[in-house]
Amino acid sequence: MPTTIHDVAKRAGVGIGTVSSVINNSRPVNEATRQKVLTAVAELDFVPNPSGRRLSMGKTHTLGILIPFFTGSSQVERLRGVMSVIASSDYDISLFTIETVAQRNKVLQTVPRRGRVDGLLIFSMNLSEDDVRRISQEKIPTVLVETAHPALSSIWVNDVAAAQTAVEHLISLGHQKVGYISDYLDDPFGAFSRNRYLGYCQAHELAGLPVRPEYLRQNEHSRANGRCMGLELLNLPDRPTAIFAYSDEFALGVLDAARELNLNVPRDLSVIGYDDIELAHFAQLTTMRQHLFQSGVQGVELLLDVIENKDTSPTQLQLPTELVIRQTTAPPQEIEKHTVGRLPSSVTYK
Amino acid sequence: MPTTIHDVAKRAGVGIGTVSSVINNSRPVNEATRQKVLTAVAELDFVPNPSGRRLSMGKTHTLGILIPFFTGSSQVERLRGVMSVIASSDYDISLFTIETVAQRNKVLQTVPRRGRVDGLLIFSMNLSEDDVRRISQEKIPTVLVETAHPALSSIWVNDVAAAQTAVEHLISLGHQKVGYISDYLDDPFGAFSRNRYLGYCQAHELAGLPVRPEYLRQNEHSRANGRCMGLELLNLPDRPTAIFAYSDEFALGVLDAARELNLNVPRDLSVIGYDDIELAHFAQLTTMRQHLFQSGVQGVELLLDVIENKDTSPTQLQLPTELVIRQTTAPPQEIEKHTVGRLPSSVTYK
DNA sequence: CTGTTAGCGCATTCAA
DNA sequence: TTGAATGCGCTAACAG
Repeated sequence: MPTTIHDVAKRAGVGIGTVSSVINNSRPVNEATRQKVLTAVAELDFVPNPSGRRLSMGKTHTLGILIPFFTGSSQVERLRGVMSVIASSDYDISLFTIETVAQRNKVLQTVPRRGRVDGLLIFSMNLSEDDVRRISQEKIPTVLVETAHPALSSIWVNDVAAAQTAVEHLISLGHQKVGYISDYLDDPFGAFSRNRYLGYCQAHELAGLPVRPEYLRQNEHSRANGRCMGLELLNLPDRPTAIFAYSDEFALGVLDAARELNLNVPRDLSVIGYDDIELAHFAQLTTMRQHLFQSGVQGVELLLDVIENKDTSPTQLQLPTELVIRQTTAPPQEIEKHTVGRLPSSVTYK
Repeated sequence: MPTTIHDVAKRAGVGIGTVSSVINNSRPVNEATRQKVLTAVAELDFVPNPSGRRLSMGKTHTLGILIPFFTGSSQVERLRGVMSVIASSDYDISLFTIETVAQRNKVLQTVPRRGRVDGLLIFSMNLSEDDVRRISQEKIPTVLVETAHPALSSIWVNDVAAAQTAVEHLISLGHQKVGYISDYLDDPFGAFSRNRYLGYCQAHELAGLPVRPEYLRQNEHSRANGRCMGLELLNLPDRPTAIFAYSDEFALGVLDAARELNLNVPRDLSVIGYDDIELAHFAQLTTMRQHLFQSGVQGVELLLDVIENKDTSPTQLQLPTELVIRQTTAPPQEIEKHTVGRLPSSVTYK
C-alpha cells in the first residue's frame, strides 16, 4: 500500500489537516510542527496521490493535447514546442494522437470534460458545432492551433494567402503550367487542402492564367502518394513545369518522382512545398514556412493564459508564414532560353 | 457543474449503483432499466469523471512515458511507435519529456507512484539504485527501453557489438585512421556513448590498430556540434579517413563539415552514423540501424503484458541492429589506388 | 435484480 | 495554531 497523508500525520503526530497545510502552504503552521511534518514526509518518501487531490480540488492539473497526423513530420514539431514550455510548468500532459475520423470523434466526445483536463490544446482539426458547444458548456479552456473558431481562442495561419504567395512565386518565375498536389479537398479534419487550393486558384486568376483541372491531384497524405501523384502529373502529355505541393512531405515525394523520370530540378521542374520541416532544409526545398515549433509554444502559452483569466474573450492570433526560397524553384526552360539566352538541355523524361 | 452519476441516476429514476453497473457492465441489469439508464446517459451526455473512478478503483488507467532528448530526431520515432499501439488500448498517455538531469531526478522521484500511473515506460535512461528501489517497492509495472536493469523488464540493444560492427565495416574497407565523434562519455543519462566507444576500441584491438586519443571528440548531442567536432578532426595534421559518429545527427553534422572543407564523401572521407533516422535515408548515410519505432511498439506491448501478469519475472529482450550501407562509406583513397589501380583525384581540403 | 452505503486520498471547511 | 469532520465522483460490497 502506498503511503497516504494519514501515514504522514500519524508519524508526525499531527492531524491530516496540518499535513495538508504544510504540503500546500495553504495556511500558517507553527515552525516546529512544520518541521516534524516535513521530516515525516521525507522519511516516508510521501508524494500526494493526484487522484485524491484532483477529486478534492476539482482540478486535474492536466492539459490535454490533441494531435492528428502524428505519423507525419510536421506535427511533431508542434509537440516539441509544447513540451519545451510545459517543462517549466507544473501541468501534466495527456497526449492524444489521432489518425482516423472515428478516433477523432471518440476523443472529442470523451476528453473535453471538466474533471478530465483543465485545458485543451487542439491542433489541426476543425471542430463540429457540437464539439464547440460541449467545450463551451463545460467551460474548458481551449486553444485551437492551425484552425479557428470564433468562440474559442485560436492561433492560425492564413492558408489561402500563403498558398497564393507560393504559387505567385512560381508564376513570377515565368511558370504558366503549375500543378497542385493536394490532400483530399474534402478532408474531414479541416479545410487545409481546400484553402491552399483556393490560394492556388486566386494566384492563377490574378495572373490571368487558367486553372486546369488535370493539374490537380488529391490523395492521402504521405511521401509515397506525393511521388505517385507527381508521376501522374509529370506523365501528362502537356506536363506542368512547376508543382505546388500541399506539404513538404508531398513535395519530397514529387522530388522522388522527378528523380525517377530523370528530370532535373529545378531546371526541368520547379517544386515548392509547405511547412518547412527539417527535411525540407536538407533537400534544399523551396517552401512556404509555417512556424511549427513556435505554434506549439504559443499554443500552450495562450492556453495557460486562458486558464488563468477565464473571463477574457477568445484571442484570435494569426501566425505569419514565409516564403523560403531554396534550390527547387527556377524559371522554366522556355523562359530561361529567352532571358538567359542559353539553350535548354534535352529533356530526358519518358 | 458537470453532470455526475447522481444526475443520471435521478433522471433515470434509479440508484447510482445501477448506473455504475450499466456503465461498466459490472453486474447483470434488467434490460428495461438498462435502457432507461442508457437514454439518461445519452440525454445528459454523461461521461464518468476519471478522478473519481481512479480514486475508487485504485487504478489510474494511465501510462507514464518518460523520454529524454525529445528535441532530437530519434526519440520521436520511439514515441510514434508507442502511440501507434496505444490508440487501440484504453490507456491514457501521460508524457514526460526530459532534457536536464534536474528534470530527470524530479520526474523519477514523483512520477513512479501507484495512484499516479499504472505503468511506466522509460526510454534511454539509466536508473539509480534508488530509483529502481522505489519502483520495485511501489510495484509499478515498468519497462526500460535502450537500457537495462536486472530487476526490471528491459528491451535493449547491444551497443558495444553494434558499434564494433560499424567500425569493423570501416576497417574492412581499408581504413586505418578512424575517428569517433561522441556524446560525453560520462553522460549522466546512460552509458550509450561509452558503450559505443568500447565497441570502437574493440574493433581496433581486434584489427591490431592503435586507438588514437586525438581521434576521439566528445560534446553535447546536436548536429551543430557534430559539425564542430568533424571540423576539428578533419583539420588535424594527420586527419582520419573515416569517422564513426555516435548518432546520425552527429554524422549529419560531420557531413556538413566535410562539405565546408570541400571534402568529397565517401571519396575523401567515410562517415557512418547510428540510429537510422529518416534523414539518414535521405542523406544516403551509411548507418547502424536500431529499430526505433519498433522499440516503442515492443516497449508498450511488453508493458501492457507486465501489467496483466504482474507475477512474472522481468523479461529481458534484446533488439537487433543492422548495418545499413549506403553512400557515405567507401575504401580510403590510398587503398583504392592499390586495389582498383586508379589514381586518386587531388585532395582539395584546406 | 437493485438501492444504499462505505470508503478511495485529499483539501478544506468548522470548531476548538 | 490545529484536529476532526465533510465531500469531491466513483466502484464495490452489502442488504434487501
